[in-house]
Amino acid sequence: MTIIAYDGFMPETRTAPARFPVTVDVVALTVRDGELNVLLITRLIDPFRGKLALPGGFVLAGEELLEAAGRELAEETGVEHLPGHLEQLGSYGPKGRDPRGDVLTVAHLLLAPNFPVLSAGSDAEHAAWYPVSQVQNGALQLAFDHERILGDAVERAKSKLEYSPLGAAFCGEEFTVAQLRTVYEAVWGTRLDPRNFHRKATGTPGFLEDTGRTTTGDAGRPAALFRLAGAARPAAGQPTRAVLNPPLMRPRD
Amino acid sequence: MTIIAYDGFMPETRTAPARFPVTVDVVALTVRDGELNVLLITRLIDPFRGKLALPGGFVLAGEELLEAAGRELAEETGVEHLPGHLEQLGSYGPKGRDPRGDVLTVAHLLLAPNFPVLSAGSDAEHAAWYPVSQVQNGALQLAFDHERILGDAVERAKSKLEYSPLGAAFCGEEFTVAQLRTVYEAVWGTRLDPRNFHRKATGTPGFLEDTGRTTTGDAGRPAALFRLAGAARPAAGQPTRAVLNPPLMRPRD
DNA sequence: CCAAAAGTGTTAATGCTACACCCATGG
DNA sequence: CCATGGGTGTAGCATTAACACTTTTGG
Repeated sequence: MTIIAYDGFMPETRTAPARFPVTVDVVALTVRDGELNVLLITRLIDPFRGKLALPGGFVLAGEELLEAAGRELAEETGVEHLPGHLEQLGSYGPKGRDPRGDVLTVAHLLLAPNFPVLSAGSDAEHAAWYPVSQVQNGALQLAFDHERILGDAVERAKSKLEYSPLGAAFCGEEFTVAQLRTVYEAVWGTRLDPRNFHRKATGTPGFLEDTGRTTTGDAGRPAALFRLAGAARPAAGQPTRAVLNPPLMRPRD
Repeated sequence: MTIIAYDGFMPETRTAPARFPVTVDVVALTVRDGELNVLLITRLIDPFRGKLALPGGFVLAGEELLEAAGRELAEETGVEHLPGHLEQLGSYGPKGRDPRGDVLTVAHLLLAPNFPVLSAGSDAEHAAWYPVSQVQNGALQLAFDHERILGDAVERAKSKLEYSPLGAAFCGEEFTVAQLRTVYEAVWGTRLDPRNFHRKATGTPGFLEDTGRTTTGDAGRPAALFRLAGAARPAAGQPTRAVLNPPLMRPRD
């Protein structure tokens, strides 16, 4: 592709600056039944028709990246207000990712509670949750370079839990310490001692806030319900405050 | 800007996918005289003519992001083989960053030893090291949104030192523990106990490798020279292995 | 009462901080 | 010999890991 018209950027470079199509992809992670899951769509068009892929699409003129990511996710899952914590993951490309040509993609990471995706028989691309382990062991294959992006996203999620309060982003508004612990266990793929985890989570200043209410109806003693403390709640899409110090250590591999 | 020609991407969206000029910017950090410095160029053209800015430029067709960042840095500093560790920082835009129109930039982070920049009176953009503190206290102002990018880069560098061996990227091939310590002190802006730092650095398995050689000519007892151990050395531009566990803790602010 | 899950107490091991102290060199 | 910085030893404190034990519910 050659650019002929003067576009205002020329004087800075000898060669004409290339323009690239830019997409945003979203790695939406959640925990279902104690396992880390990722939201995938089934592609209806080529390339990779019929394959699974991360939800995403082109950035429109006048949009910010995070906006575009939120819009695409909303369009493809049917939720209007998106739950959880959205942040930028990183950019990939532009070379050799898409058989149609160079495309730059900016991947994003959503850590969310287990929300239902609108998937009933519309002709839109079918979105659903899939266990991350199924991708990692090769049982599911993804389009484009999405397996690499998913890998990076999972790595990021793992380390985020250590020193940020974002584990709570996987839970709803109110949650028990045990629910929070299953999140850590699912993301890290380890078992944690419930007693020590409880002490660490409730003992970290500025992390959890007791609602005063408790669960009921489950087996065993009712659990206290907590919410994320105000200081730890991230502003929409904004830089996360690291409040866990010392970090919640994950057991060595 | 409107795209008229069919470009192969259309069927996926109702609206034509916008194409954006994409730049790469590089936040090159080093430690000089115990202080964190950043490499800045003086802009020779509008917009922001005469202002300081991060080195960077347009991604060319067929280039990868990291390649482009390396090329731009090499062009603007005159080094042919670039020292240190280069990684992607994050993407900014495309809206409202450049008065000429929407531009997406992918910022990169270079952690490097104090290398000399080619700055003698060419008509190219003048590149030089500046103390980061001068930008943070407002004495120096940067073009575009480069102050924000620099801020994010410094934040990233700070946390990288905690759990990765990348502090050594600021040193040359061989270095003493004291040199490494001044890096940590400069980046974190704190003082560290030399004795405890020595124990932690040399005691962390897979971090430092004794060369058997020592310094000479300085005041005091000669110091042992180390290099980064093989397992800790990052492959060019590739994911860094976190080997510091437990992390080198930085003192609480 | 029993099972199950929540939550607390206690102890030993580990790691960090602070600092006393010794080592090896240049002047 | 002294100043200077490199490097080791060690005691006290904080944090963690492991696990015994108590609490509170449902059946």
